[in-house]
Amino acid sequence: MFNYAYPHPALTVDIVIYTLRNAELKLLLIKRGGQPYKGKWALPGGFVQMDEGLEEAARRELEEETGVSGVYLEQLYTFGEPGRDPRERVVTVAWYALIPSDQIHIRAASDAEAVGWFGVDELPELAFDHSQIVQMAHKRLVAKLDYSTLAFQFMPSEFTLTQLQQVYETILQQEMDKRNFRKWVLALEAIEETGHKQREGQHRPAKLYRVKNPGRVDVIK
Amino acid sequence: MFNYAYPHPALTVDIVIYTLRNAELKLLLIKRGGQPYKGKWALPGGFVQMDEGLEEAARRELEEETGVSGVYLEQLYTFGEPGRDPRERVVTVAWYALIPSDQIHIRAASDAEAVGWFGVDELPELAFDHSQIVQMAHKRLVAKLDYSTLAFQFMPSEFTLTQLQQVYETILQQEMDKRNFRKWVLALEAIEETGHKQREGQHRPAKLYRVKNPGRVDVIK
DNA sequence: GCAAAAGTGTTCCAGATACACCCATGT
DNA sequence: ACATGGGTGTATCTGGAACACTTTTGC
Repeated sequence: MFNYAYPHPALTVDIVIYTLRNAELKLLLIKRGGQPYKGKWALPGGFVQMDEGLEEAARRELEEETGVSGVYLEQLYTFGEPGRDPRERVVTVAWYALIPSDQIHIRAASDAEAVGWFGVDELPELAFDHSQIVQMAHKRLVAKLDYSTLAFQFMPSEFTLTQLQQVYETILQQEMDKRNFRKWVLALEAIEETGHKQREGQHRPAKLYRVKNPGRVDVIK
Repeated sequence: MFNYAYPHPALTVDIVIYTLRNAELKLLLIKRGGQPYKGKWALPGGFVQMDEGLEEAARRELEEETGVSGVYLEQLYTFGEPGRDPRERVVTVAWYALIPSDQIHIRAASDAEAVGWFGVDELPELAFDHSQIVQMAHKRLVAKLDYSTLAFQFMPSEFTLTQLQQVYETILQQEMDKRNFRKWVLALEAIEETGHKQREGQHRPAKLYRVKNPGRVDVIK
């Protein structure tokens, strides 16, 4: 038992984990095994331990659910309306993470619940206020694509310009002109040729590029 | 006494309260009366009550310290490193607020501690990790001035274009061209003439403007 | 009539947009 | 040789930046 002179809320982290697959933006959900919202899908998350920082807690949960570490993770917003959890007062610090398309080898759920990737336009009904969290994450993601190099966080270590363009087109839901896109993205000077080429299909091989500073997200314009 | 099966952190809100005075960006600090950091300056804030939302808690603290309500308030970031408060684990949801220059009539401190406005370039040493919070708030403020109509939140109900320009110049710390500024700000179509004029000093009176949607902050460009 | 801030237009430059054909490869 | 996606250049438009003089008022 832990005693306090004043009441304390419980504190959790929840994570919107994005990846791109089959030219679709997807996020990871977990089927709840217990009450409340039993059987509903929810964002991965959990309680913050007393000896770990908030980002640390988010990275721990991220790794528990996906096995990945070292990916892009950003604090989104903190939700704490009384009543958002029917059991007790729970405040959650929400984060979002971007996983490169070549790092998806999710361990089939640590907690033995069902885990699944859902296209952002085909989400099931979510537990708690999680659809509000997802909505805010999506808004942030779209906004940041426009004024930062965030999109590069989705790329594998080597990629073609066409693949990069598809990332933008998928998330922003609009087609772009190939020549203008290439001029723009190369002018950023944030990627460079690797010297390798990708040979596939009966057509000209594509030059492969890499991100110059893989960890880094810069503001542009 | 309140008992929990698992340990819970304490939860607070802290607020960076900005205003403009004498063409200087200032924020409100409170001198701590008790330990820890006794005698140091700190951001206004306090514990979140169990029956109030996070924004509600922030607005309550804001009103307790300044007497103002209905001003712009935005969640900034949540800080929760273990050890940021030496007494117990405290997680704080940080906010920032903008107070129009005509609404500053701070009640001389509710909690009987000293309260004061400090220019952002003349801040004293701060308690806890509050200088980190202030730094982040300032970065957000400057960034948002560029891509939103946030600056209008500092304006009184009627103002001249010169006054508005001074707000931008003060916060961004750079001079602007009068003609370009006016063209730009009028093209936003977010302010309109009131029909009144401000007469003062031995020169031509200035047209007065008002914000069309006083509560609203829009993304621009 | 003079001091002081208000108000106003044009030119120039850079970055974004629109747009169509040739290239390298596999079958 | 043909099908497939890779790769490239130019003209135009638009929004931002630079820049100086006239107007209205109080004293």
